[in-house]
Amino acid sequence: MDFSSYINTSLDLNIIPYRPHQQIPKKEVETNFFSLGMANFSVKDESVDELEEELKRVTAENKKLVEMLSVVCENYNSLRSHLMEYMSRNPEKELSTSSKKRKSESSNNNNSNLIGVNNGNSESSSTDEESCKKPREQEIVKAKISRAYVRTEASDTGLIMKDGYHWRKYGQKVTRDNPCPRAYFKCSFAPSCPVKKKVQRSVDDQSMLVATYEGEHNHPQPAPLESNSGSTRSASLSSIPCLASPISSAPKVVTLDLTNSKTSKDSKSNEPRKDSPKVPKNLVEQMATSLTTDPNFRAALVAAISGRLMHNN
DNA sequence: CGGCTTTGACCTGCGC
DNA sequence: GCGCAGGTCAAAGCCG
Repeated sequence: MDFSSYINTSLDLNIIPYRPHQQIPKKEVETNFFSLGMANFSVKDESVDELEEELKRVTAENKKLVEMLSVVCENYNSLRSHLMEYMSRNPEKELSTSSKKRKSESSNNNNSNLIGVNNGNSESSSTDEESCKKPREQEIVKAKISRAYVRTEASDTGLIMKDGYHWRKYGQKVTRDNPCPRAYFKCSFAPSCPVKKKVQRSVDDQSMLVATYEGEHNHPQPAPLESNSGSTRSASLSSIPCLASPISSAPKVVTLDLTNSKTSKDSKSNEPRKDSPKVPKNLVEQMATSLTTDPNFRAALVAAISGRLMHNN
């Protein structure tokens, strides 16, 4: 709906603890600087002044960005409250619009950016999509559909995303509402496994892969190492989804961004994130609680970290 | 050679 | 009933 309200919950699995540069004592910076084998290098006062000026400029810029972010968050909250109010007043309209399968699907794509982490149960993709089907079937499938979002590198044009299972691609189609083709996968780990997966790039963010899972796996998840071979052989380790497991009866969707792992080692690359925590505190706490209490998230996090370690070795 | 991907054809459901 | 769009099938080609 409104993409400005999309909150990126991408995680940077940086081992180095985060520390805002504003809080770093100048002495410590200098100490670290000279400890890098540059003790014999005399820094001119001019360069120090330049650096201080640059620091001030960046700090001011960060301050502006933080203010903008807070404004965006306020707008998001007000829009959301308006939407809730509207939906509570006009429940009939909501039902009538979602009764059409194709329309609801396209609206799902648009709404997909909003899911966030705060409340997985509010994710309405499954309810909208299934509302056109028979009631009995609807109840069954409701709990079986979930979505996962994976940010990939811009250069990565493939539609393969790893989630620990083996998938066999059986079709690809260009849909009307999205110029990017949609790929259809079946779980190939077990012949009798009925799970299907649709993967398509987001209309708004081409680097974002949207996977829709249908059904439940009737077999345990293969070991992470196994998933590197077989049908996912062309997949890169840069795209490891943190998904709402299809097994989960209450779909929760989380985006885990591991694409910038190369730069995450570089402390400079982390600087832009330092000002992000201006998001309302309760929202942050809500996100953190939701993430830490979600077993699917923890499992995916473990898989992602182990996969990263394997990749580095 | 087996398994996977690709891709055009076909099937199915929905709206008009 | 017809047209459109999404979903699936299956033959051909590719790759390890």
